[in-house]
Amino acid sequence: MNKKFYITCAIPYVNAAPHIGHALEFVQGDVIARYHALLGEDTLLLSGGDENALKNVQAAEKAGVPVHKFIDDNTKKFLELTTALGCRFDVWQKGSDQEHHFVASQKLWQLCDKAGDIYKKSYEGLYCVGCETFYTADELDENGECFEHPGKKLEKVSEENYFFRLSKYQKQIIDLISKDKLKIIPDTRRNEVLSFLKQPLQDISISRSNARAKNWGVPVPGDDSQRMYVWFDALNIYQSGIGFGWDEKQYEKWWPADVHVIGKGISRFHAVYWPAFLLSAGLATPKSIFVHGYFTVNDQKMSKTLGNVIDPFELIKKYGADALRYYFLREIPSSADGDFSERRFKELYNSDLANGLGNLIARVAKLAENNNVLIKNDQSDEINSLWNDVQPIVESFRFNEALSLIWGAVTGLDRYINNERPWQKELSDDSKKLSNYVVITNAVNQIISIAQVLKPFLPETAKKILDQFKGPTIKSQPPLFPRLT
RNA sequence: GCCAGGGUAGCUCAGUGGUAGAGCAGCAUCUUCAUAAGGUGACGGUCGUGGGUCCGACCCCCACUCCUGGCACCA
Repeated sequence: MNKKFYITCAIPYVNAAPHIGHALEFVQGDVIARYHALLGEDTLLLSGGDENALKNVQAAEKAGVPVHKFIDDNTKKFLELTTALGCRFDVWQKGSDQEHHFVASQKLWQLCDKAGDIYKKSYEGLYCVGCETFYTADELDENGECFEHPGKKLEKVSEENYFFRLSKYQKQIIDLISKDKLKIIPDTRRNEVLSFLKQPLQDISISRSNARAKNWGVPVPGDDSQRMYVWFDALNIYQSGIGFGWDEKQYEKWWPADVHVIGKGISRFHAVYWPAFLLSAGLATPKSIFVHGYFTVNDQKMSKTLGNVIDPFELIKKYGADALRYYFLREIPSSADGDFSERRFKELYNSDLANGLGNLIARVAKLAENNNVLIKNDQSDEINSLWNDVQPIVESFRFNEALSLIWGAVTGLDRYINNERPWQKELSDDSKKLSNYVVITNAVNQIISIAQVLKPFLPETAKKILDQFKGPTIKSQPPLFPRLT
């Protein structure tokens, strides 16, 4: 049986349309998945919708649309984005899916309950009626009022909720992370989590009253008056999507996750809460968590109020999916924050895609055509030396370095062609003709190697190149990446 | 406020106790197979500020300053 590799991307809120931050994460997950698939592993890439948050209900009410419809409409946009980006998700698990996700989450709850880790306690907090949300003191303005509803006093409300004994698992989690059994990448995030774990953990509330949850979300088993707190069920999408609670055989095959790909804002939920729930339930913990950064736009934070939220669909329409993928993977350090600017995007597009890769393909194709080069390469996914060099870099998620290495090969091939000058036309000289032929054949083979390695990063482009150089004859074709002006 | 990481050529970044590196942009030059593309070369930095250790620091220590992130029941 093949080795398996299970990757997840974080489950986004579906209370608004996706932005480029989502796109970045989808692409990173997709690269990892495609890479492992190329290694011949059984690969599964999953994401889904965090649909049980109260915010979704509120957003739907604001839009005047039934919650289910609201969520389904937004989900559609997320799915369209994955397709437009050329990302191959195997599963998109909806949080509102009762048949699978509710069943799975109730099972997780029951396992934690059986372990004695769930108990009832009354919770007291400041409740804003306008927002229908609890706030902590530091989330309020100087008058102790919420920013959305100034002038409105918050109510002290107390409510019985279920709590989870997070404190019980502190030592085990520290052990998992410090021994890299749960590997957190990069180190800065790992250190952050470990330093957070130096303080005593408090138990967390994992349910809400029906009234407060507006009867939305996963019902707590055995208590009709409560719904699960979103993070308890949301993280469990990683399990419910692969059969937990409804197809044990499938679940056995895929769990535990090999990598959770997430944004830096939610590392604690994944590195602390999630392993705690799993330990309590007696289930395996994920093997690693890869944490990426956030986007700034022209060096400013992305925000709706600034109006600088970038729509990934527009960029794809304008420049193509692979161009956007290239920007994400090459320009954004894979585990740190990155900036997006259209100026920089065009710069990179022209220098690397149009002048670099695209032009190289065009010149070699034309040389091969002019010299009637015949290719008898079978183009199997053979291992080449470039692939060997790229492999360890991809496995540590340093996509920008991997691409930089591949572009070194592009430049190297340009240099080789310049030095050998295989366009010289002294065709009367047979030995010259032969040497041209050899040089061009070498170049074609090198291009095929480059295209093979590009498969996980720029799948559409890799395919186009491999098709063009499939042989036996090679024809010149329109540019892969027309130069931008 | 506390903790962590960072401030190196116009831009994105790499770097080591011993006279500063790459890519991109700009400039010059060679070449024409190619998307006015490709090759080569030069130009370009008092390596955040001020001290200290050392024969010698961008790399070690101290102070300051600016940026980013984390500091839980917020998703």
